[in-house]
Amino acid sequence: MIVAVVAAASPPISPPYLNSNPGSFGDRKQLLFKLQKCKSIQHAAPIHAHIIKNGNPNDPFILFELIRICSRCCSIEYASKIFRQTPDPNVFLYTAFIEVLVSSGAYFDGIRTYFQMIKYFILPDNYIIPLVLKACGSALDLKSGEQIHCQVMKLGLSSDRFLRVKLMELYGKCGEFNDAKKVFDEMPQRDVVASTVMISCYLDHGLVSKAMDEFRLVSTKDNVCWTAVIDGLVRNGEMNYALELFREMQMAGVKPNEVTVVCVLSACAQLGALELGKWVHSYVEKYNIQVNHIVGSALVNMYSRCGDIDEAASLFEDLKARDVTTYNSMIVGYALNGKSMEAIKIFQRMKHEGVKPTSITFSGVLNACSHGGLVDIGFDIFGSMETEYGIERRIEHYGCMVDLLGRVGRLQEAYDFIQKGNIAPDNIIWGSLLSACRIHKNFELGERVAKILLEYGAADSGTYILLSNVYASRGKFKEAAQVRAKLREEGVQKEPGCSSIEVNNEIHEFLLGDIRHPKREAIYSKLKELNHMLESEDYAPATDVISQDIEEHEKRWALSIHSERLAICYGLISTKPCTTIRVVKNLRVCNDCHSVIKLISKITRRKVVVRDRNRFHHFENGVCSCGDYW
DNA sequence: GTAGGGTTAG
Repeated sequence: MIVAVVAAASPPISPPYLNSNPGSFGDRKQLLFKLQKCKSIQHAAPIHAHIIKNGNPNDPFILFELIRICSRCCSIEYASKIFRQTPDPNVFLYTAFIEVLVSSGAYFDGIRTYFQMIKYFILPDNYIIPLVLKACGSALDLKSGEQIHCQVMKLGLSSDRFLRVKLMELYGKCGEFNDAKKVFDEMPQRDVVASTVMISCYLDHGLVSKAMDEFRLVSTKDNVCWTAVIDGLVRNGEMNYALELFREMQMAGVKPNEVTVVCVLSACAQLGALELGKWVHSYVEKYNIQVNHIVGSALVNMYSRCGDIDEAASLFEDLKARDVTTYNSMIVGYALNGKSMEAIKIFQRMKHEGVKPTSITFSGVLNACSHGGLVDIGFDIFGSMETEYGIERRIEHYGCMVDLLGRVGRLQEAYDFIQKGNIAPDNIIWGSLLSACRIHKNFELGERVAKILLEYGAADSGTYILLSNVYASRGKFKEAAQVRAKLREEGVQKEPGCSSIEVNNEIHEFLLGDIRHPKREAIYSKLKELNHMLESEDYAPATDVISQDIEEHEKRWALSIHSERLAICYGLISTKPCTTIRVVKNLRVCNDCHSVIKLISKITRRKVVVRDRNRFHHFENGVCSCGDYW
């Protein structure tokens, strides 16, 4: 299909050179030159036909150029055909052919082809070896890689810089840092490329401080080196550190490229740092950084994960380059922000425009159905996944369906859906049903589900808390206490709640009852003022979730110092009236905070946007976009 | 006469 489209779109080929005399040297040179310029095999086919008819079809130089064209347009088939028909391929042809295989991800075929060449006694050189080492690294084929390393020594090629970089990459990818470091240390002069590979090796395996030590030793850091470190820090969850380095990079006068921008946007998205994200966006425009589909997707993702879904949507519309990931970013963004119908519309548009959805598309769109309580649409889409799109339904998709049924209170159906046995349920699926049971106050089923979760032995801290809350809600305080005791006994760590807010391009983090902030006095006096105002509102604190044996007013206080409330108070005292307050929390918002934030939005006339572990809550004038189900 | 390095989004 694609081939046909490309062929149709290609300009008609009317090459005057085809009429020239193929016998003379000049014509052959001209043909080679033309082949070097070809971007696709469609352009080259008539030239190839001409050569077969009039010239020497086994000319190794011509064949070499033909296979290189296949590399440019990822045409394994055409390359294989040429390669198979070549009587005695030389090392150049092997290199070009393996390049086609490796660039298409056929690593093992590339490695096999290389060893076949060795079998035919063709001597490898310092071009083909790095290529095959790259394949070994990508395929995590350490054994073949080591074998090739031995050949490198025997052939006396180990001083080649390119080759060393690929050896390091191989060892790094396979987790053999010592070997990677050994190759690195044996280099007479360290250059920035080798250092970047070494740093990436460490970062790929979470060795942040080793990577940073190495990074600080690099004397001339270029933008790729900076970017590799920033990206690695983001992948290791060190967002603030990554942003700090991004600032440092600019101070050092190194200009970020589009890859840098994508990594920094990812950090902003994860932190919910909208102001900084906007600044990066303006930077992209100011310095003419190309907004390709990757940068476009990263921008859409950043805006939607920072809760500015309108900006994400308008940017999405303006993008010149869109691919499946861009669509996925938009769908997931809408789902996160509770805009279910919009997510479905994008999904339909995707279908209409012939963009093939992926597994992530369906996670997004089914999630949207779940947040919107759109049961019928959700089941239609779920049903179409395999039949219409040929995409395997995975556990996360089943999870969305359980969520969907649970949300609308069809708990027994959700239970039966799990029990049908189409997929082995995990603790996330049971946990979501348990949560639904709690919200719809179906304690009988809730207890049954909770017991399944405990039998599993895979219950995390959240499950224990949920189970304890189910018991507490049924008045079974003894059981609730037992579950909490078991939680402590088994040493299941409860991840501490942490909320952050961005003010003046800085991220401020708060833990439960945090008193570390320099403005703590003003924050707590705002908190007390709000608590006082809440008393005159119709608000009853959900103190029943507090399991400690303390006085009622102490329980109220324990609830009011939840991290998100501290972050909101800081937002209230440090931003202008009417500014939207945006908070990111690592856990789910508790019931009580949810009720309180609704009231805060009403009392203070501020929009409050909270991103919790699962989704966004847009609070405005006493109402939340989630419709009180999350 | 043929060729080559490190960093990108959900």
